[in-house]
Amino acid sequence: MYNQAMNPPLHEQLREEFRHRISTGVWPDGSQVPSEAALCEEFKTSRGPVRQALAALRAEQLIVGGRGRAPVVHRDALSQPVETFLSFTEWAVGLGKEPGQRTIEIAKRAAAPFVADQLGRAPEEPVVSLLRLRLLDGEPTMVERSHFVLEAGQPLFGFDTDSGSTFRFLMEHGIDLYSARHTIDAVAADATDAELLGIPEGSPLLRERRVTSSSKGEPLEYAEDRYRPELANFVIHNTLKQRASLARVLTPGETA
Amino acid sequence: MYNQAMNPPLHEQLREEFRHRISTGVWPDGSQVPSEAALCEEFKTSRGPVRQALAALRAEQLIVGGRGRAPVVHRDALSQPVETFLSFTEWAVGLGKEPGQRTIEIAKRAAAPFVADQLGRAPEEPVVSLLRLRLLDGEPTMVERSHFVLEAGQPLFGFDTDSGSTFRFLMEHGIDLYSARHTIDAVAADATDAELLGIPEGSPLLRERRVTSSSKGEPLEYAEDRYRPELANFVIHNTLKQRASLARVLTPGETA
DNA sequence: AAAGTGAACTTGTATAGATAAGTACCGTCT
DNA sequence: AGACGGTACTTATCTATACAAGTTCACTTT
Repeated sequence: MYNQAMNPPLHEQLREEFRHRISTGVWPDGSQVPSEAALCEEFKTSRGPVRQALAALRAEQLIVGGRGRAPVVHRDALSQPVETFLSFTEWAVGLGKEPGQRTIEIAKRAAAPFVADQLGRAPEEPVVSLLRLRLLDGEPTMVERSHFVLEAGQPLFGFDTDSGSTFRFLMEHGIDLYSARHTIDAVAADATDAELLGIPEGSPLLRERRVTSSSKGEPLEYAEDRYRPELANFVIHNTLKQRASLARVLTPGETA
Repeated sequence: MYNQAMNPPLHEQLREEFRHRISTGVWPDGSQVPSEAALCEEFKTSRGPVRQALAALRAEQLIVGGRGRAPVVHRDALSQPVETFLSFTEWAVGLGKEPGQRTIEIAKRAAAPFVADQLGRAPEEPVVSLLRLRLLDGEPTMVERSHFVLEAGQPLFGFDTDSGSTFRFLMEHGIDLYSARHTIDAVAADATDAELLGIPEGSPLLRERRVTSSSKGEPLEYAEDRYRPELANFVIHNTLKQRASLARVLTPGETA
């Protein structure tokens, strides 16, 4: 008796259901989550899927606690900062700067092998690629190379990519941009970077690569942003106690 | 018959073992991970712990792929989760790498104006300055320029700075290192960096500057670490709902 | 040779049951 | 009242088994 003609696996359904209950307040912030036994009873399932679903929420810090004590709903009301990380436009506005962008190219073509790999798709699958120069108060600041999975990037062809936030635009079109994994390092400016940013080739640039995923964990975008380090950088604050809330997706054995 | 007097749970032991095999090349980059059945056989365990360990590595993108096809090792660079920021040594150990350090210089002298400014002290005040080359498995990886206020740095003169974690050493001597503010950007290698790291001058390096403070908020250390970007980078994961501890900021006019 | 079939692998998902370990709480004893 | 101890409940971990679903590859068929 298992998965009779219901597409998403049980643990995904449970995860979405639990997430829904938290966001709608059926499970209020600060309250205790029902025990695993109770959830098994309610959904007529075994502990496996229930725990898998709870582990996913735990990885997102939507619930905290455990071992002996029932986990507690932990809803951090502030949803602001992610946008400022995902969206150049919002970030700029928040700083009182005038954001600008010049689209160099927008294209639909087969994914490069590396990009396909990051997106978890086949290399021949078409992606929507965007190459843009980003400006702050008219000053060239960052080169953005973005690659969207077709389903997510399709709406962009009906959008003036020089007009504003693609992130917001896609969100409003129902694209489920939910989480992102950022990798930060340094790289030498190539010929394109140098020309667009008006700097010598080989200059050090601050590179941020990210894979943006849906709430189900499916990769939707792979992007590589290269910043002039004199104009932008990244800041982190951490303490001994509050070991960064989100640095690691997965603390000891929590995911499934 | 389970876990009699062995502290870390099985799946954590497996996770570390697998991570170690990847970082040491026993499982080379791009190669296929042994099948779950083979791993169960090797470690005389059931699929549960094995899958849990693999899931952890998957969440860190150390392995990719699945369903039908054996997962593949995917290592582009060693990633440093922001939470391990405070100690290079612990980070290295966690990766299964052998940390090393070569102290180039330790000195007590008047603080340079910029350093004094960061520490909130007067420029003529003496500070303990440390210049070290950091290694991973013997490979030059990072150049660390650290400056402690006198009260915090004094114990270092009674410490073999080539022997291990200065962070841990200072903590054990009652120095109240509590929180840190990290700024990340890119910079070109200067002559010293180039010589120590064995790279051409002008190569892009990933720079992390930090001010470490006591629990009372008094700055105790200002440090500047420069990483070879092929060997180390920083990773952040965030979601819509979560508050990000990482922020992108505009570089103040201090640079050039 | 090219296409199709199917067996043998792989991982994904789910169930059921058992032990370990942490927590909460209640009653008892001092 | 406060300390102690035991019990019941909770989550964490592990085992064993089963079936579903994707991949690979050799073999057969065309």
